[in-house]
Amino acid sequence: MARGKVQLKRIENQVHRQVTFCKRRAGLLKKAKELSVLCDAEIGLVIFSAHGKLYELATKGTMQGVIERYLKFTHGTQSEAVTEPHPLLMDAKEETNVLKQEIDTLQKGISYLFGGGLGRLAMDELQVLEKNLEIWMYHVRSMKMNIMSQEIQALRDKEGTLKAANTYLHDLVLENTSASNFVPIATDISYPLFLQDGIFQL
Amino acid sequence: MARGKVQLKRIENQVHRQVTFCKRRAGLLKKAKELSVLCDAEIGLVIFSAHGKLYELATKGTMQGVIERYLKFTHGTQSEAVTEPHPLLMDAKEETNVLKQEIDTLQKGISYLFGGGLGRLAMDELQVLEKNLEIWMYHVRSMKMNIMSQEIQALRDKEGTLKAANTYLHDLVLENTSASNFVPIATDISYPLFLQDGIFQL
DNA sequence: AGCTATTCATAAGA
DNA sequence: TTCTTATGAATAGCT
Repeated sequence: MARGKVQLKRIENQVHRQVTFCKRRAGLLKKAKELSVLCDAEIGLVIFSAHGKLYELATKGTMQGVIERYLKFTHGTQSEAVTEPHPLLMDAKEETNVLKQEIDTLQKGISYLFGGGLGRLAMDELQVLEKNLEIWMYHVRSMKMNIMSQEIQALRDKEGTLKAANTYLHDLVLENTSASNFVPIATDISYPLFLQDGIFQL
Repeated sequence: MARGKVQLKRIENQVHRQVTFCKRRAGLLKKAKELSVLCDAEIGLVIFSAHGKLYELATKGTMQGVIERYLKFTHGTQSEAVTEPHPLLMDAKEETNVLKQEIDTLQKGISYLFGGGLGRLAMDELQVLEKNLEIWMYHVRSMKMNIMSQEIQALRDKEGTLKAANTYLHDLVLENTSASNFVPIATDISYPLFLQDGIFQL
């Protein structure tokens, strides 16, 4: 620009680079302001120096405003795009939704437990809750267990009855075929009459 | 800047303004790029024209990245300031933090409940308990159900096998006793061979 | 869109 | 950092 054309690459000289950064940064901010004023534009400019220092400019409002407008703008126009929703806004929003739903469920459960009770619970009430939960679980579990136990017992009874009948018949067959044409039971059913006891104990 | 100094105020002539906007916008973007390259800076530039059209530039990454960095940066340095947290990030982030803590508390409650807990639970911690109980119950119930279902199925299989064997033996008896001293099966066991199907459906 | 006269921005040096 | 100054860039007003 002056006294020698500048190469469009990173200035290696540390001091030189720092000076140029100061000057050009000022110039850029000035130009941005001018453009905003002259042409009635809203501009947001963020500059992070190589060392991480922040310089910013927002015309017509705050940087927050510019960012929000930008996100809204790009978000609205990307509806047809394949890109995922804005990681900044969406991730957090979605997360809160999930968490809220989670807590909502909990609160419904609590209300249910205490008969539609609302409001806060005292320390002592916590003990009650614990007991109630245990009792509730116990009842549900007991009911299921009872039904299934009955079914299992019924089946075991059947098994016993069948075993007895089978033994009786088996003996009868042996007795009556000692002199006739008796044929052993199919071998694929290896002694179905004397199966081992159940593997599961209630 | 050329052929007459420009006034630092909005250009009233519509066409004139539009032209200037195009030219200066291009210049500003170019300058921004140059600054970024020459001085190794990360720059985000957002321009909304008076009519709402968006022009943007992000060096060293995406605009998303610049925005996130900006928000993080300003957020970190405002800890001592009076200003409210960043409406964009903070509202959501803070919310998730609160919700997460809430759920965390609930899990402490579970530990208390099932681990011979120590210490008392705060009022808010009560909320978490019910959900975890439901989950716990669900798992226990599922495991129980699976085991019992297997047991019931095993018993039913046994029943089928016994029935088949019994029928076979029964026929055999009838066949072999047509001319001998056959005695019917004990009547107290009324046809144990043809019991009705299970009353309980899994 | 191009052109060109001017003004501006700024690299190098102090 | 800041100032100075010689120059390269940007661009206002026209076409």
